[in-house]
Amino acid sequence: MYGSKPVTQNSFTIGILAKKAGVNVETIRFYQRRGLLVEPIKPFKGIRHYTEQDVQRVRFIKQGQKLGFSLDEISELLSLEEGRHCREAKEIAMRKLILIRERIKGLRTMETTLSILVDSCASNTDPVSCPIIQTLLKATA
Amino acid sequence: MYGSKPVTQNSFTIGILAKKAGVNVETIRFYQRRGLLVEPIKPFKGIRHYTEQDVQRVRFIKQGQKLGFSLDEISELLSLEEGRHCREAKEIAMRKLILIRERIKGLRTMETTLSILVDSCASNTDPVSCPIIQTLLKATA
DNA sequence: TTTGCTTCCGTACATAGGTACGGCACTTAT
DNA sequence: ATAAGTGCCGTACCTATGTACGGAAGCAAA
Repeated sequence: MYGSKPVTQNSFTIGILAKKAGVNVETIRFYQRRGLLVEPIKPFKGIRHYTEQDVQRVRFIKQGQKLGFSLDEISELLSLEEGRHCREAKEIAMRKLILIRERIKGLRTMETTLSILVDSCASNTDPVSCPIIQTLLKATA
Repeated sequence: MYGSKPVTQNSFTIGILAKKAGVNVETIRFYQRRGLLVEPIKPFKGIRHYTEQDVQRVRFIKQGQKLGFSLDEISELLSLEEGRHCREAKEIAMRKLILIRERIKGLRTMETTLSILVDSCASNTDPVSCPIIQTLLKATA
């Protein structure tokens, strides 16, 4: 092991942190630059120590991304962690929810259109004139 | 007006095209560079003429983006217009359909999770802990 | 002590999707 | 005929989200 103090189960290096959290070391460093993670104080001529809390924090970020939050939004959410700001967190989540619902609606329209096209194509006998092409030529606006 | 031939209702400049399609002129030019739009032949020492077809094409691109398609994917969809055989067109459409369905599924998962979180937040009486924050902190991998 | 892995740090590059800038050409209105 | 307003063209720049690189330096084992 490595560092001016022993690195134990409760305290590990950036490489271990990255592995535990399932991200690249460079990503950790990127998050530090972005202020999403705090750089632990560096022991004199040594190596920074990270803890399970850091692992959790990185997972928080990744989980947030999976739910469609941007890093800025996750930053916002993380800043709420310190106090009891349930209302603010809820507002951020609701904004995201509305966006997601709009997206689903749009996709469902597209799904319907495309599946109708595929069906009409399947029953088409002319190998050159395709219903999909014909439709796209007109109905794109 | 402008150009070697009169610019009419059926034929207009890039600026008008941009306005009609609701995008920036630079965006049109960017799409041309990306091959999403074809640059009309430039009349000798004149300016290019665009038509309603171009407007529709730009709108198609924008619509596709709203539905979460990348420009590359939109490129493929647009290629259906370019005289391909029915079988090929159908295959592209079917791939997109599968993609759309996967996307809807992912978004629905997000929607469910988020709406549960928002609800639990609404009925939260604990002034200290916020369910949203708690959930994100507990997220596993 | 040498080998070899890792950390640290700064900087550059990657990709998607644009936006802005500067200079020149060309038309139209005054 | 001159200034305003576009178009045309190339190039640079921007945000978001990372990834990669290069060199110095720490550390641990053979």
